[in-house]
Amino acid sequence: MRYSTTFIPTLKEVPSEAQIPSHQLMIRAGMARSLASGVYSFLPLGYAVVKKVMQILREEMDAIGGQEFHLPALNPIEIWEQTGRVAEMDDVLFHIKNREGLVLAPTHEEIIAYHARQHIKSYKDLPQIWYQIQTKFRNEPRPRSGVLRGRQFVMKDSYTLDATPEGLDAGYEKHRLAYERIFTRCGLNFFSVGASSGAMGGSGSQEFMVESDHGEDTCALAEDNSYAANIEVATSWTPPIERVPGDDAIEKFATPAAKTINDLIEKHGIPEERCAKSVVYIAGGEPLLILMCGNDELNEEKLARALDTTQFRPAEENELLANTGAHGGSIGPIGLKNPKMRVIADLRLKGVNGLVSGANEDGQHYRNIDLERDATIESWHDLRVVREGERVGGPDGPRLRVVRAIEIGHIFKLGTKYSKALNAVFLDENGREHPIIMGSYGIGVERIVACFIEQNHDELGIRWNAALTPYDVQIVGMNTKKSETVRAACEELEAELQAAGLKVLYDDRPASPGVKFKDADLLGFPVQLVVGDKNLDNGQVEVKSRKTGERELTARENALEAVRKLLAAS
RNA sequence: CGGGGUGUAGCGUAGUCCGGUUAGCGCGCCUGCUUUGGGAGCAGGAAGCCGCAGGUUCGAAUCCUGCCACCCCGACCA
Repeated sequence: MRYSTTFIPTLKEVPSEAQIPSHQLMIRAGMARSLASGVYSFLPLGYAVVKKVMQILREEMDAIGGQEFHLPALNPIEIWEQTGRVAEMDDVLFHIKNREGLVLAPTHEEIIAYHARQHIKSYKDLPQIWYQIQTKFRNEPRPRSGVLRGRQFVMKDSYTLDATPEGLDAGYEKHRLAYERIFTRCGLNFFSVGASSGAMGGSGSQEFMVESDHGEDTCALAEDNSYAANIEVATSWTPPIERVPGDDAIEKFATPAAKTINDLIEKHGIPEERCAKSVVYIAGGEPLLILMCGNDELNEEKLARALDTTQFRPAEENELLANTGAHGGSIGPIGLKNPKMRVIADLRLKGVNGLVSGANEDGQHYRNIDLERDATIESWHDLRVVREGERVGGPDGPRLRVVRAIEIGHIFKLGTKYSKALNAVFLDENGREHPIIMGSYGIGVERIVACFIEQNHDELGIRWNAALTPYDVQIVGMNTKKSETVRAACEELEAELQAAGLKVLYDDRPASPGVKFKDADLLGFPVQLVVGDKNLDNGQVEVKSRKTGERELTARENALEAVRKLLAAS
């Protein structure tokens, strides 16, 4: 391909709307343009990369027995109503306005279950692995970071249909391994974490993550990589809190200026682990007191699992006062104004005495609290958010790092939520009817592209690897306007490299060398082949690795070999 | 949805507080000449409903009202 005939609109300056490197570079390198908030047009160069990712996805999905579908984005709303997801997804689901009864599909569990119901009748029809690479629509409240969170995006989604839980486990494992191969082939530095299934439902799930300050998720990683989990489910080892000797009765004392745990520590000399922090929520319409140790932060995802509902929220100031008798800062488990108030506590506090907590009277706290003796704790749960530096497994375990991350893939053991709702059933060997057991697996295609750029760029531009690069090599012709020698050599090399199966972009523009070099570095194909009169006089051309920045002269007849070598090393 | 910010030529921006030339600059674009190993030089040129609508005023990019769009933080996120 000749550069002079392509549409690769590069930009020298950073567009003001782009804040993160991948977004800036996708715009600057002429890969994509924004059309509306969260909606991007992919230009030829960007789409070439997307197609390479899709090819890898297809190869690996086919390799585990996946069968490719192409399901519609326009869906009848009835099907979505049957699974309850019209209400569940609420505003995220796009509704068609001028044709009643249609929505834009944000994912395809429903449609898969619908077709399974039509034709999967027997255990003999199972298992199945169905997948597609297709555009999804989600009315995200806040699109951000370029293509990382869009309202329209391409997803590889696949679904396993099984007769038994063991079958689901096998299909899930196949996907887990396929995903590792996919991300490895793409050249991503990634890790996988145990995750919360969230509103998708189901029993098990894992996320594939790329560490990035621009990620929307937070993960806890052991320093030796022996443990990795989404912060929503992450646990850590904390030193046990010893019981203090004696059996002193609780005692009220004045704490006029203590509003926070830090106030108790600093103004009253109480050790952090002897403070029981009270957090009040309204769960299912009823007030709930949650006790946390010291400054531990309540993890709402863990709370949701403990309560088996997401229907809760922090109490407001007037609700605090009405139920406890005090304002925030003086609340505790003893002497609550509302005697029916439920109290749960974090596991760290189990069996601990000598605690200080609010007396439900402004400016007053109790000391010498023994939760087992003095309070009624309905249940104990792990409810805390783990912190950077805590250990995993025990006092000698590896320390945790807490990092931001971008989710590039997610695998779920769905179970029968959708098959039950849509009556997708099969008959077993004994003629008995069962709902099909489903798994659901997703990869964000544009996110792979953006994450790759996040991990592979420098101040000059992108640094593609051989797997994802839109072109293998860029021929940079020096003074192609005047020098017929250079032009002829470039054209010969272009033909030679193309004949060898390489994808070549020949920069034949009559521009100055600086412009061509800068564009070549910005586009970032793995190899640059620089052709100029000076070196041609010696029968030589220059090859440059975008990855290392190293250049070397090579005999013109060895150019193909030199390019291949650098490409392989990219 | 809450908070913050920004809308001026394809891109980046000055001017806006304090109303008053023909709305300025850099990049890019077009023409010509020169130049060609790291974003060249000279000369000439095209391109702006100053986000939209209304209002105030002799006069509005600038002041007022409403709306829209985009970005950031938060909420949300299969």
